[in-house]
Formats: sequence, structure tokens, C-alpha cells
Amino acid sequence: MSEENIEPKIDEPKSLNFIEQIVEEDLNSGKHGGRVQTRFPPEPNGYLHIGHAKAFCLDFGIAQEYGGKCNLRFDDTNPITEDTSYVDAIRKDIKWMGFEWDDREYYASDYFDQLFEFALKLIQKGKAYVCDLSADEVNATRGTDFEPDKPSPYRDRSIEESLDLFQRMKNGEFPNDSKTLRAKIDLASTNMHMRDPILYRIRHAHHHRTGDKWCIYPMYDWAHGQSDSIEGITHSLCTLEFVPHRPLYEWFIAELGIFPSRQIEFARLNLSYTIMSKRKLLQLVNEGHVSGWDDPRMPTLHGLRRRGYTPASIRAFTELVGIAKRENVIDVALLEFCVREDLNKLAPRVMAVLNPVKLIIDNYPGAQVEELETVNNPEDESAGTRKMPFSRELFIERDDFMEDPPKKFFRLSPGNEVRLKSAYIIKCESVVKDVNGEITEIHVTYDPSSHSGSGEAQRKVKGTLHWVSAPHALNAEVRLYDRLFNDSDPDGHKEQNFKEFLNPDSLTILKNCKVEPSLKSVKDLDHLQFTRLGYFSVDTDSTPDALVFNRTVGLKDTWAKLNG
RNA sequence: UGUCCUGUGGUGUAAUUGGCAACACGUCUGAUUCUGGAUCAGAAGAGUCUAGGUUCGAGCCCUAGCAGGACAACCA
Repeated sequence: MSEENIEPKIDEPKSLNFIEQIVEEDLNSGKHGGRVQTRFPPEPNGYLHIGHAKAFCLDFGIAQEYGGKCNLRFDDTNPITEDTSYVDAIRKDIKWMGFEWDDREYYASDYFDQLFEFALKLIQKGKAYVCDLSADEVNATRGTDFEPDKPSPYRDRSIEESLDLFQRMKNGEFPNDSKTLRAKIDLASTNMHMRDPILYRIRHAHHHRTGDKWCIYPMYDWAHGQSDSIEGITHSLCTLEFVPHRPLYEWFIAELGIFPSRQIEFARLNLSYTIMSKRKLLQLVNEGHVSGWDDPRMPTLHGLRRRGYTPASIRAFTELVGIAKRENVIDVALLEFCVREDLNKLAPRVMAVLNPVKLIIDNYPGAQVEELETVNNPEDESAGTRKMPFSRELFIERDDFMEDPPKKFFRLSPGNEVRLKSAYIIKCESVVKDVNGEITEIHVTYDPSSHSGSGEAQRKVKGTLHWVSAPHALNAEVRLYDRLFNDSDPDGHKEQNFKEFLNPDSLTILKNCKVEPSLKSVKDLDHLQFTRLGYFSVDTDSTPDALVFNRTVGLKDTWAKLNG
């Protein structure tokens, strides 16, 4: 093959993020025999949000890119807050996003026995001890940045005694919180995590998987690294807040002499005008500020799905935001760009009038109904065409008419001409108002020779309006969403609670919308473009007799921008 | 006060062993358009936190500062 002479391809090496660089270095040096194994370790205590999507797109993406595998591992070490309903929701989200983990669905709780054995080993080495101090008492021994912790009075208890007590802790002989197992490391470390961290606590609680088998549960640090090691994870990717945990992660692996997984930290995703804290999102749900985890205003994957976001658009987004170690705030406009770009290619165009006003074509035969052909998606010829009924009485958007328009208003106004999309050119002759001065009817005449697509149709007019035939229109409810918060960083104020920035107008429900008859048969979560308005999807509340649409995102609107 | 991490256009991410800062979003022009969408063409916008130093040459190396963030749960 020598066609490089015809089109010399300058194969610029794709620029790698710092994690890809590390992986490639490891591959080149033959570390782990060229094996790449990652994992995504959600805690089943809440719903996944778009920040998690960034993380698991990375985890699964790195594995895919380098011929490796990515495990799904539920980090279920805290039975009090965790639940199988979350497990199911998380599974659904990851699948929806397009990732597969085959049979590699693991649970930290799968390793409780192994972890117990590891703990025994640590005690035997004199590197861990059972401590009888209460939480308050432990806190009282805590030093400061430059003062070491005071040693627990149980720190030097014999190996035999710790072994015995630990076994009895496991057997359920002690009440909750009465004892802990702690690693014996360095009370003077500048890293607080190394000051005899707690490995196990006593919780007589029912676990969603292990039931009542255990009454001692491992802490994050003790469970996570060892779980990675057990699974042979080569690159354990996590967010920045775990940087100070890394020395402990490595200490456990070294003391236990087990497979050396490597923890690598990157900066979590922050999105402007939204919050990403699971705890705070839960608060919004519990306090009724939103309708649930899948409220379309939520940054959860459940919320985004219901809002009409596509997996492809979210994947593209996580790709565009990049991976680095520097704190970042991504403009929500980038997310919106990603959905628009995706939906522009695949969403069928349909006519919907959100704020209808009646338009009457005075010179159109009263009983006549035409079936006008229109293209389903100008960006995709294969989407074909469909027919739409056209008649003497139509609905158009109230905003598309102005009695006294400013310059550059390309829409309908007295004496002015516009085209009705896929139909005729019309001219406004008069308006009818009610007692309050509200316009109730707009009377126009049409030019029969201007039929869309006909030879006579070449005449140009400035504006094109969408419309729906009044006798054929379907009623619909349309829910418009705006950002949930008015502040670009609702969680970034020391003095003010994030809830003070909730946007009271984040949801607008329009009940009197008119949509074209073809929408009779839409299905949940179908994506559509309402011509000239934006991308919409069918809400899960929708039924054939009571259509409900969510606005995913508006079209770019330079007219609105001009008018502030 | 301590330790650790991070500082590149408005935002985010790049810049192969040091070689005169690139891409995307956003913004602004213009063309085109039966969606004020899309598309196409173009522009503005950083001299890389600061100050020194090494070098023919530094965003990349060295030194000293400064700024922001993280950590001090029997949460993960």
C-alpha cells in the first residue's frame, strides 16, 4: 500500500491525558505483563450523577483503549446507608451509558472473609490492635498538625489478646462501637490517615448481601485497596480527595505483601449552576425541592435520561472535559452543546406550538384540508418525510406575532409576509382582540402559488413560522426546565446554604400546548425536535391521551440573545 | 501553624527528549438557509501566578515567594 503519496497522512499522535501516559509507560515497561485492569467502585447509597459518569467513562474507557477489563465493584462496607435499590439503579445507569462488565460484578462484601484473614495477619505481625476507646475518647487522643496523637492505652496490648478480642468482636460478643481494630502505624505522622487508622468497627446491622453474618464491618481504607489487590486491579483511578489516603493504601499492600495495585487520582467534575454532592442531592429529594432522583433538573443520570439526554452526548461530554489534576468547573453550556450536537443528527423534527394563538386564513376554502409533505430531518435524508394536515384555522406561537414590531423582527406583523414552514406564504391582514386587549385571532391571506416546493415558491420572505392545524392538533403538556440554581456555584458560599440559590422558576409547566397529530404514537423517552423551539423528549408520565413532553434543551436562539 | 495537591485565553484541556502556546466550548463578524437551528468562512481573546536563575533558547529545569484546594468521620 503506497497511497500515502496521494494523501500524506500526518498521523499526529493523539495527545494523552496523564493517566493514559502512565498506562502507556507501564505497558512499555512490561509492568503486569501488559495487563490493564481497572474498576468502577460506586457505593450503593445513592444515585449516580454526571460526575460519576466522568469517572466510569474513564475507568471503562481506559480498559477498552488498552485491551483490558473494567470491573464493576460495589463498595458496600456500610450496611446502614446502603441498599439494593441503589445497586439496581447504578447497574441500570452504567448499562444505559453503554458499558458492559459481563460477569465481573463484584462487591467489597464478597471479600469480607479474606479481609478478616488479612486483619488477623496484621495483628500477628504486631501491626494492628484492638482498641477499647469510644469514638469520643479516640478523638480526645487526637493531636494536631504538629502534635502527635496520644497513644491509645490499648496500643501495646499483646498480640494474643488482640487476636482473641478481634475474634470475639467478630463473634458478636461486644455491643456496637465498643471496640475497634486499629492499624499500628505512626502517631506522629503529618498524614492524619497514618495515625493508627481504624480498620473495623462493630455494627450489629443487617447487610444487603451478607445478611447477619457479620457484625464487624471494614472501613473504606481497609476494604478498598485490598479489594483492588484481590481483583488484580493494575490502575485504580479515583478522585483527588483520596490523595492523602494513598500512603495508607500502599502501606497495607506492602505489609500484607499482596498484589500492588496503584492508586491514581484525578480531579472530579464540577458543573456550573449545579451541585454534585450526593448528600445534598439526597436532601433536595427528601425535602421535596425536586420530584425525585430522576427529576429532569437533577444532574443524576436518572434525571438526565428523563430530561432527554442521550448516552452518546454524555460520553462525548466526558471526553471533552478531559482528565487532569487541577480543580475545574465546567460550563454547563458545554453539556448543552453536546446534546444539541447529538440530537441535531437524530431527532425527528415535528411541529409543536407551546403558547398558541389562533391564525385564520380568510381566503382558504373553509372545508378544505391538505396533506402537506414535510421532511423529518434535514440533517438525515434517510429519516424520510411525512404528511401534515393543513387547514383554514391554525395555531401559531404567540411570540411569533407582534403588532408593533421592532426592526429586525422577521416574523408576523400587520401587513407583513412570512412563510408557514412546509406550506404557504401568508400575509397578516388584521387581528381580533378580547375586552382585555389580548389578541384572540390573527387574520391572514395566503398565496396559493407559494406552496412549498412548487416552482412559484421561489419567492423569498424573511421569516418562517411553525404551525399546527387547529382541528387536527393534539393537546399536550410541556415542561420547560431552567437551571436548578441561580448561582454558578451554589455550593461555594461559606455563609449561605446552597438551597438559598434554588431557582424558583426552574420548572414551567405549559398545559395548553398544541402538537401535530403524528405525535399520537410517541413512546417514552423518544427524542424530538420541536421545530424552531428546541429538543424535547417524551416524559415517563406521558400517555397517548395525555401527552407530556420535557424540554431537553432549547435551540440556539440568536433572536432571544439580541433581545436580552 | 503542619502535610499533600494544583496554578496556561471567559471555561476546560493540549504543547513528544527545553525550540517562539494549540484544540474545544463560549463570544463576535460575514455567507447561506423554507428551523433567527444546522452548515460554511473568519475574528477577537492568554505570552503560561510572581520574582530571580540556568540556557543561544523555558509553560516545561532550579530557587524563593504568592494564590487556590484537600486532609484532622467508628462515611466513602
